[in-house]
Order: sequence, then structure tokens, then C-alpha cells
Amino acid sequence: MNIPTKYNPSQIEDKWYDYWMKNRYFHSEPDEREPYTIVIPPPNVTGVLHMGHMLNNTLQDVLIRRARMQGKNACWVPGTDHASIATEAKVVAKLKKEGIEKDDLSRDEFLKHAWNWTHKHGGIILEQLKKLGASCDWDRTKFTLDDDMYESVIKVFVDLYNKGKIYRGFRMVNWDPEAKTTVSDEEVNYTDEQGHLYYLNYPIVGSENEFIQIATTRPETILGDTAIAVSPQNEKYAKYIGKKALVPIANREIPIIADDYVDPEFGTGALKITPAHDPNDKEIGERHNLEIIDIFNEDATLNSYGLHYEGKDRDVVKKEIVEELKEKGYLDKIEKHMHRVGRSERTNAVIEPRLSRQWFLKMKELAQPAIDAVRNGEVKLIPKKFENTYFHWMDNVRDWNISRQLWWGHRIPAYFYGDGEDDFVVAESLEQALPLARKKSGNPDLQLSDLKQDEDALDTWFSSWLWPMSVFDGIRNPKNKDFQYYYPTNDLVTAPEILFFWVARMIIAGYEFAGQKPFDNVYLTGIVRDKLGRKMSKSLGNSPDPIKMMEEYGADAVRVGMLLTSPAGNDLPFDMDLVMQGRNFANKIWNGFRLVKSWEIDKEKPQPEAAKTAIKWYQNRFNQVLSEIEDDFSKYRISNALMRIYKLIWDDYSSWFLEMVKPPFGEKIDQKTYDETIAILENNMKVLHPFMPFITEEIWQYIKQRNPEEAIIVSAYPKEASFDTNNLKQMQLAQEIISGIRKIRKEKNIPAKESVDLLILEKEPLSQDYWPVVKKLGHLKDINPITTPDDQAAAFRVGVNEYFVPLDGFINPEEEKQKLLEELEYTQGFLKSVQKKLSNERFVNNAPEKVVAMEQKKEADALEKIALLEKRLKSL
RNA sequence: GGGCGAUUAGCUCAGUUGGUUCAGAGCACCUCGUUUACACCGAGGGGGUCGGGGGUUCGAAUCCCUCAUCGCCCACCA
Repeated sequence: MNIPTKYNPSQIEDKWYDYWMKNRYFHSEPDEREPYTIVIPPPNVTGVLHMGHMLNNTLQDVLIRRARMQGKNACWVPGTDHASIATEAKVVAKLKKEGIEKDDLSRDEFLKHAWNWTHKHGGIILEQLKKLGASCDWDRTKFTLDDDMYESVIKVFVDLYNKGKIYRGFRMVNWDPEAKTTVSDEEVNYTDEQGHLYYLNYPIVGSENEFIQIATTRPETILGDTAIAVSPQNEKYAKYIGKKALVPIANREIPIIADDYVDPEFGTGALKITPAHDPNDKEIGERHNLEIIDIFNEDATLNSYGLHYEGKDRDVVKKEIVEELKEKGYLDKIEKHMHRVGRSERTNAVIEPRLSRQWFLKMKELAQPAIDAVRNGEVKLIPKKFENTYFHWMDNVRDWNISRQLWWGHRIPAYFYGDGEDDFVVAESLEQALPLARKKSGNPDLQLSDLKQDEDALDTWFSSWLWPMSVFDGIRNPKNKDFQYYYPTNDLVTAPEILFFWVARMIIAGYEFAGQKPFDNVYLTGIVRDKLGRKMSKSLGNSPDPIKMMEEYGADAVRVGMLLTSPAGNDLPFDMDLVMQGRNFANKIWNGFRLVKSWEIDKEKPQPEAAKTAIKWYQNRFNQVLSEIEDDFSKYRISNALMRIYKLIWDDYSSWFLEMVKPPFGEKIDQKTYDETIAILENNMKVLHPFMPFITEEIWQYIKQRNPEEAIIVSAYPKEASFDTNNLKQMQLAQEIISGIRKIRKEKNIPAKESVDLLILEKEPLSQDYWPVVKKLGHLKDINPITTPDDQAAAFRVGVNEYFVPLDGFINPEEEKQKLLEELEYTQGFLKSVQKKLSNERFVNNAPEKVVAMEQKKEADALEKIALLEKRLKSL
């Protein structure tokens, strides 16, 4: 035989991917068929493939390939995201290495560097997806900074501004002092960290040696204090309310106020208020009209309000100011204190709450249709448990800070004509801004050169929330054919971590700009973890290189490995053993194919009975499994569906079916069985194709000469058909009989080559059709019915039937007796439990008839079996 | 602190409205086997009082209560 015994994916995978590409099977154009659409969660343009992508995109590919085979017009739109913060940070770091500071560059110069970087590293990840077998429509590849995508984002901004949904606000934002930008709430990671609580004494103005003591974790911010607040319920401090205290070091007078926010039980019951540097203090400040003193520069060094600490970093100042407070006698004590510290997801810098003028999007009203959509099932989250989280977030949604102090991204289309806070207009271009600005300013002489565009860029998610629409140009041109045809898309596959960042906002945008949901179903995957349960990450170094893995084991094997244990929403503890299992499966399939391929056909030979029965049974079994798979897919139980196919091919097809139809050594196979076996193999390959596209295409093409239009990727998926359960039951009985024979062989050490006889004593006979199968797989010489048990034979029972294998000299009556006793004991125990139920009047009266009848049948069978066993025991 | 979810074999998980098939699957494990597709294999086998306790019911892995442990989300405790 010239087919290798081991499946070698490396030689095969590229070949078929090229073939699919060449024949444009991935490409989709609107036509009369039903569309099936997925938009890819766009990965970071300069990113590389990690295990999360592998899982995610394998799932999408399974769905899209299946839909394609089911005759739908399958369209999977790929693309990448400009990932403003991450990419800009990388470019800044790269420039720094070359001795260039971002601050020394103009915006245009910097963007040139950023584009160069993007062109150099961009799209690698898409090439990697091809290795995985992803059948994306590459002609439709989009990038969130493409001109048309850019325009869509700007258009949406202007639209929302004109609707009054976008406003500029002076807000406390999360400031990343390292990246010198704001980050969204979702991009802040909180951890409990060990800190200190400092107890400071503030002198009371106008009285000697009287102090009010506060407790703070941030002594460096005292220079920004503008009040001290106490609880109005707190009698201890009642006498100070309305008086003034002196800020240590700054020697500034600040009021002592009463506010319900203050917890009298915590610390000293008195709180210093620093409106510029704490969100709560800001609110208190607003309630009491307090002054706001911002003591930080944008890199978190102190400004002139920091007095002699000006120019020093906040951490340095903390240490130094504590020393000074101690020296001057303001510091009473320091206690250890655990508190939550927020760090920037991108730079890991400690987030500084900072008052800053930002652009905000009002979310409350926009969110309502998106809440309703999930509540009434128009959009489904899978698994459902995420809906609770979704509602919780959406019901408490806060306005979205959409501006970022970055250059890499969509520049905010606001044009300033003056220095006043309100001296700006919002328009899609500078040219369109001019007439608006002339009107708003009342100055008809304004020129283009008088307008200055806002320096900030938009949050990356402000472009990705349009993704399902903008990839089909549905924002700029909603009447276009593609958008009309493909939108709303069908399934979205993504990680639960971005449920709010992205998914929720896409739903919002869908209803706001298209009046329709963006997708029907959201399949939320788990997080890929390592064996120890740790999240896979570059910094931990616990993530295998997916490309290497695919090279070594094959993309099919990796796909199987990823899917085998990943029900929706559950974390996937990744283990190389799973990929091995995938590889072993590929090899199993390969060898099953090798066997069939090796058969020589004898056209004259009649079809053996065993083969006839085998084919009939397998078709039934296949249809049964097919319907189970359909059910799995309808519930998005993808790994379950794969497991069913795995067992179908490994157990039913390879271990049972092929053994049943296989011609004896040296003999040829008849034409009919061969043809039918090929048809069965083809159907197996079809249902497996979405999961293992490469090996299935290889076998499909290898087994028969095909035209391009017959490639398995575009072949017709098997249609559901009815199946005969009685037929399946009969086969199950036959399988049990075969197992019984094998067990006796094993116990008695009878070689498989040596054929034996079988004597049968049946009360509920096995259908005649199955005896040829039993004979073949049991290596039987002869099968004969008998009327009385054969005490000289090894016996086993299936249901109420008895089977005997006569074995001269092999039988040990004591052993047989022992076996019978064990079986008897078990059956008696079983009978007892059944009878206990049946003797319970309330059970017989209350349980449904069907259940009672079932118990009665169990009882009758058990009684019969016991009689049988007892008879045998006696005769031995 | 609030909310949500989980806890079933060594591991990862199924278990639909309580009642044939309810105690399962895959992997791992043990025994035997160079049977002419495959040792990346075959045949056979062992293994769980369904986290603990209580309750409802004729009947509970499944429904209720409670405790424990773990995970996720949200939140301003200086």
C-alpha cells in the first residue's frame, strides 16, 4: 500500500487552503439564497494569534462552514482593529528606543510612524488565521481606520452630537499618568494592595491647641484639600461644624462641613475633602460649593499648588510629605491598611482620578432598546447566565467617556474658533464646519485657518461598536445591497470580557443607527487557561505558540483540541493532551480511509449478509446521530456535537461498521458494499468537515476524482432523516452478544484466531439478520439453538437470553458457579428495590401508569432471570 | 458590601418539564494483546453515598431552605 500509515497534515493543509482560495469558496456576494453572516471580532491589527483567538475563530469557522454546506450564503467578514491605546503605546516605545520623543513630533509625523508600524506588523494575525483554516471572505477584509470606516465613525459622532447625546463635561476621569490619557472604567483593574492610613491633625482656626484629626491614605493630596467633612450625626465634631481648619504645610484655611457621606465609624470620623482628586470628594464639593484645587500635572508630578514639592512625582511626594508632617508634629500615627488600587490595563500605572474636560455620550436612553432586545429574546446571549450580568450593567449604565488623549485613532470632529469653552462646532469636515462656525460665532469673516480641530481621538470602541454595520457600509450608505442583504448578522462569537466594551454597545448602535439588532445570537466563549487554571498570558509565558502547535500536530488536531472541552461560557483549561487527542483522531480517520482505499473490488461477488445488515444499521445510526447533532447545534453545544461525531466515527464506524463489512484477508470486496461504504464515509466526512476541514477535504478528494465544484467545503450537508429505533436496538443486542463472546475469550485465554461455537437459548430472539454479524465479529464457527443449558460450556446472559460457548477442558465448574452466584445476588438486590417500590401503595396510586408499568416489567424480567440463574446453579 | 453562577468518577464536563435509557461521556487509570487500517491501535475492566445538613414528594443529582468552598460581575468607604 502506498498511503502512509500516519496522517501527515503539514503536507496537506496549505494545499487545500490554497485550493479553496483559488476557487473563491470563501467569497460571498448577495444572491437569492438565505444569508448566514458572521463578523469577526477584529483583533488588534499589530497583534499576534493567541489561544483565545484560536478558540474563538475555530468556533466561528465551524459555524460558517456548516452554514455554507447547508446551502446558505455564508459570509464571514474578517478585519482588524486599530486598538488606539495599545498601538500608540507600542509606537511610542519603539520611537523612544530610536531616541525620538512623541512630544517632539507633530501629529502628522507621529501618525506617519504609526502607519509604518501598522503596515509592517499589520495583518500578520490574519495570515495566521489562514493557517487555522478560517474560511473568511478575505476580499471583504476591513480595518477600523480605513477611509470608509473612518467616515462612518465621524458621521455617527456628528449625528449623536446633533441629537444632543454628546456633550463636553468636566468630569472625574481615570487618568493614566504614564500614557497621559484617560482610560475608561472598564480599562481599570482593581486589586487589593497593602497601603497605609495616615492620621493627621488639622489645627482649628481661632483656637489654641485644638485639632481635628482625619485619616487618609493619600497624604500627598492634602495640598489640594478644600474642606474637612464630618458626619452630621457625629456629636463629637458638632462643635466644629462651621468653623475653619488649617491645612498643614499649606497653611490654608478650609471650612469644616457636615455631609452624610461621611461614615462616623471609619478612621477618625472626619474626612479631608480633595475635590480634584477623588470622585466622592468631587461630589461633596459640588454639594457644598467647594473650591477645586488640582495639584497634579498630567504626568502626576505636582504643579505649583504643590509648593516646594513642585515637579516631584506623587509617590516621591508621599514619602517626603509624611516626613515633613511628622517633623512638624501634624502626624499622629500610621496604620497598615488594605485598600483597592486601580491600575491601567495598558500601562499598569496607578490610575489618578482627575478632573478633566472630556467628551461624553449619554447612555441611558440609548441603552433602553438594547435592554429590551435581550429581555424579549430578540438578541440571545449564550449561555443565558450572561443576561443577568448584562442587565445589571445596562440598568446602571453610565455616560461613556469617548475621548482619549491620543493621536492614533479617529480624531474628534469638533472645530474650535475661539478660546471659550463653547466656541466650537461639530461637523464631518473642516469645510462643513466653517459655515456653522461663522453662524455660531456671529463672525462672517472666519476662515478655514481660524478653525482648530480638537486634538483628541475617540475611544477605540467608538469605532468597533459600529463594526457589524460599517463593514457593510451601512452607516454611510444604508440602502446598499450588501447591507440590506447581510444585516442583521446571525451569530457573534466573542469573549465575555468584552460583553460591555463591545457587545452591549454594538446592540445599542444597531438599534440607534440601523433601527435593527446587529446579530441574533451572541456566543460567549470561555477564557483559555492553562492546566493550573491560570489565564494564558504572554507575561506568564504559559501560552503555547499556536503556530508551532499547528505545524507540529496539524490545524485540524488543534481545532479539535480547542473544542473538545469548551462548552459555551466555560473556561477552557487547555492541555496539550487535548491536541494529542485531536491528532490521534485524525490518524484514526486516516487509517479508516486507508483500509477502504486498499480494498479491491470483485464485481461478480454477491453482497454478504453481514455487510447488508451493517449498512442498514449504520444508516440508521448515522441518522440518529445526525439528529442529535442538529439538536446540539441549535443549542450551540458545539463541543458536544463534535464529541458525538468523534464517537460516531471512532466507535460506530471504525470499531463496528468497518469490522462488519471488511472482507476476509486476501479476499476482494463486492461492488455494492464498496459503493455503500464510500457513501457512508462521504457522509461522515461531511458532518466532520466544519470541525476538521483539512483532513476531510483530503480524503474527500483522494477517494474519488472530483471537479472543483464538488469540493467538500461546498458539498451538501446530509439532510436529517428518520431512523428505525428497533433496528438500533437489535444491533445493540448483537453488540452485547459479541462482547459476551469476547469476554469469554479473554477470560479463558482463547486466541482471537481460534474460532468457537455458540449455542443459544433465547426467549426474546435476536433478529435473524444480525447473526451473520455476530458470527463474523465473534469469530464463530457455528451457531446452534439449544433447548437445555450446556453445563460444559462457558455461559453468559444478555437480558433473559442465554448463550453458551462450548470449551472442552476450559471449564471450571467452580468458577462458573461463582459467576452465577454473583449475578444472582445482584439481580435479587435489584428485584428487591423494584418490589419495594411496587409494594408501596402510594407509589402505585400516584405515579403515572407508564412508570408503574415499567416497574412491573422490570420485576417480571428480574424474576425470570432469577429463575434462570437458579436453574443453572442447580444443574451445575 | 451587593448581585449572579457553580460544586456530579483522578481530570474536563453532560444530565432538558422530578419517574424507561439516572448515575453518564471523553481523557486518564488497570489487565491482556506485534489479529493482515491504525500501538497516534485493539479487546476487556475498575472507579462517584451527585459539596455538607435539613425539608417537600409515593419518588430528588434535578424543587425549597441552610451551611461550606470556588468563580464572575458591580460598588465610593477616606
